[in-house]
Amino acid sequence: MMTTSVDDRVDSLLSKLGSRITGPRRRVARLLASKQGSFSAEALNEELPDVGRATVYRTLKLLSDAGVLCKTTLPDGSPRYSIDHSWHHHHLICSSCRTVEEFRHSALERLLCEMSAEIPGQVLGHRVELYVTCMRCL
Amino acid sequence: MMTTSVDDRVDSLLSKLGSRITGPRRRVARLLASKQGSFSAEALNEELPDVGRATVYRTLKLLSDAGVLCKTTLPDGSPRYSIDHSWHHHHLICSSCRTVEEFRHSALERLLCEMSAEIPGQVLGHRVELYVTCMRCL
DNA sequence: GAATTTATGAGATTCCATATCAAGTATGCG
DNA sequence: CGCATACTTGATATGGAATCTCATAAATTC
Repeated sequence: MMTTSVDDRVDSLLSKLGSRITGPRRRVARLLASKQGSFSAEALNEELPDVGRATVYRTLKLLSDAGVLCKTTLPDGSPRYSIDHSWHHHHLICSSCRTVEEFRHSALERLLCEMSAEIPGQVLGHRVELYVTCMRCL
Repeated sequence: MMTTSVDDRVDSLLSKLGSRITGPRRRVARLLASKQGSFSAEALNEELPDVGRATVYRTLKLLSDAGVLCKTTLPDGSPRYSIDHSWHHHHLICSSCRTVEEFRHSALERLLCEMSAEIPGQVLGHRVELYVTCMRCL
């Protein structure tokens, strides 16, 4: 079967998390694995009519907490998920189609790190978003 | 009366916007004028029991659109408002008490501006958030 | 394979925000 | 001023997203 390797990875991940390996979770994970960009929880839910909404949301949270997914919030507050590529990154958000893409920029990181010293209080992390009109929308 | 100057400013602002000067709007604006940091719409609504929820939200939107208020979204998606000081700024968000404060950093702006050239698509704007534990929470 | 623990999902519920619409009121004009 | 008109208000209904409930189902353990 073509999805064996995905299932295997999901299984070992779930085991590591101390969570049970279940059909619904596999179905969610399989769909996630096929995703390229960002997506909303509700969109995912609609693509999985045979999995309950609660389970979809629970699995999303499970995987976000596990660091497999990256949860972002659009300027209007609506959440988006994407596969977390684990290296630190920021987001390009298209104001037109609301697609989220990643970017990295070492000079930016360096500066933000330097800035931490000047900020009152203890800096825990940061987030940078660039609002763009993406190539496709142009 | 002590609030006369605030009322005057509110009146001229509303006139400029082509909106009517009404009691409820003044009450919202007066409360806003007394605010220091950031606040949620619902908190504001609770502080104004004699103004309808709809009106509070409508006025908040009116003033945000007018640029008097600045609407931000916390990482978890909940919206916060604060007086817009009109110069470009970013936010320090305390992960503990969820208070939002402003900061400015010219070197950061310069770098972000330079970065725009390297980004695919057309850059419209940006947002930077630093997550901190604020002095008060430390 | 029986016991135990965890997961599921339909439906109810919560929360925040907006829409509805009749009643109220600011503003313009005569 | 006082009326007509258009805008505003707010109690309530509605909307949409996400979570909670809890009886049932499934996965692990032994």
